[in-house]
Amino acid sequence: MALSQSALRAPSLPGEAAHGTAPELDGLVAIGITVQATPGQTIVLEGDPCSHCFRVLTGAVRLYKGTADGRRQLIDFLVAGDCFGLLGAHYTYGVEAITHTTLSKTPRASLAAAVRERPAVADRLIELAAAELARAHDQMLLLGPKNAQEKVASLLLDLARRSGAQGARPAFRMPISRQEMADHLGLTIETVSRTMTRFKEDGLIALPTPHDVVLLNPTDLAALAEGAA
Amino acid sequence: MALSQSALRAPSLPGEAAHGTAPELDGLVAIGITVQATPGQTIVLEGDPCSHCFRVLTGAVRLYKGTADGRRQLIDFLVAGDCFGLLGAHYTYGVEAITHTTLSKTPRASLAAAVRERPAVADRLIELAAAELARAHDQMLLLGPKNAQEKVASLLLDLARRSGAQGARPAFRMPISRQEMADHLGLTIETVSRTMTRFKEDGLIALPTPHDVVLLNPTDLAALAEGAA
DNA sequence: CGAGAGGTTGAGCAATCTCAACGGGGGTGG
DNA sequence: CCACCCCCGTTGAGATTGCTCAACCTCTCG
Repeated sequence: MALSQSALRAPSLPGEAAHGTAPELDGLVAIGITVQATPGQTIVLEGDPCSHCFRVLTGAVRLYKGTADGRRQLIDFLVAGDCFGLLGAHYTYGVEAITHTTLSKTPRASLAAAVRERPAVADRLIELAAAELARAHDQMLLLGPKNAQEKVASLLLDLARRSGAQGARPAFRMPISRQEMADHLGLTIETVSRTMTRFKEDGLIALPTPHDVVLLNPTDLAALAEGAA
Repeated sequence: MALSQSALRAPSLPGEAAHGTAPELDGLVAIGITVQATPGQTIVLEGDPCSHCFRVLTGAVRLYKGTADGRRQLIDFLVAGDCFGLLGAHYTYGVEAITHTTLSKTPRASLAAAVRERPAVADRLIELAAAELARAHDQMLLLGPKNAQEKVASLLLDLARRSGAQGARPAFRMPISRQEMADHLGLTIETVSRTMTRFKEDGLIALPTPHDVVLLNPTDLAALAEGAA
């Protein structure tokens, strides 16, 4: 079957739409080999033939696409349990490790065999691809009509949610650099930094260190993310 | 199976990645009823329960998501042969007719039955969902790091390609208004208009009427779309 | 012929980017 | 152990892009 590339988010992330578990995909990890990647290391290049599919076991990776003049757009972040390279003849985006990362690497031929033998695997692929698509559409809504404050507020709330932080003042460790935030939001690093400072001055967040964030007022931040002046 | 919503592009569009034909989905048209929509008419609302899937038979529709403050982002345009509402418990975006449109409307239960009975249908769904995902990622690249000229140039080239216009100076009829161009690109209508005028002055395009476009220099336009100064 | 919608153009302004300098923390080498 | 260096983040000033508000034009439709 002619699958196109797709990176699939694991069902276990807090705050994501309920997916159920994915036992159908777990077997693939056993088939594959385990590989390591150091921070910043390229795992696959945009446009390379898609010979293997991957599942993130520990750590985090980023998906990105580049423009001709060197700028780039981060498509998504994947954490433990997420997959990429499941579909498509070529990788439609590059993948780099953010932290030290372990991945399971499985030949695409093995995945294709699993799809043929077990219809439940195909069901999971459709389901996860659709969830990925919904994420992509949300990201478009973020990139298109939103201004810098709305973008940064949205990202902080998303990261807090995905980190599992709870309570009236959720605190979490920022997994990505300012540069990565900027690439993800379609902004420059300076604008991200200024916006973070502004939020701090306005009492919306606290920054014990540049990578430790506390949402002091998630309600107002959410209103800001939605475009409330 | 718990499918998520997805709008699927038809395989017959010129310039798209080769998909092969989709006989597996054709049967669904026979099952469903044919409905009409007038320009501007809402076909489904964002968030409504996804009770039916649709296939565009003639005309064109737009997919959009709205923000809390009334702005909106156009996700995609669908033309004859494209499907939406195939996946998901709810529509994750609204759909409106652009032109007078004919659609085939099929209960989701019928689609689910077809998936169970014919694995080839599931293959098609995965394949088309993945193609849709690739389009979404391209759109992110368009919205994030690109400036107004790059955005408009990219859109003109995409529309020309999808309209099937050929030759050294492809000509086509713009299927959407300036407002829709703006919503799609994350710009204002004035900026779109000015950029079109600038392209005309620079000899890159001709505009016999505001809705008839001739690409006088597709090569330079493509270079502009990719970020060449 | 009048009205309205869609498109174009202009002027001023605000947001963001660019270019540049500065500061702090962590790692390395003396 | 300490000094140095480098990377990352922050801050500042000025340039630029795209937005806002407003007027005008053109085509279509009644």
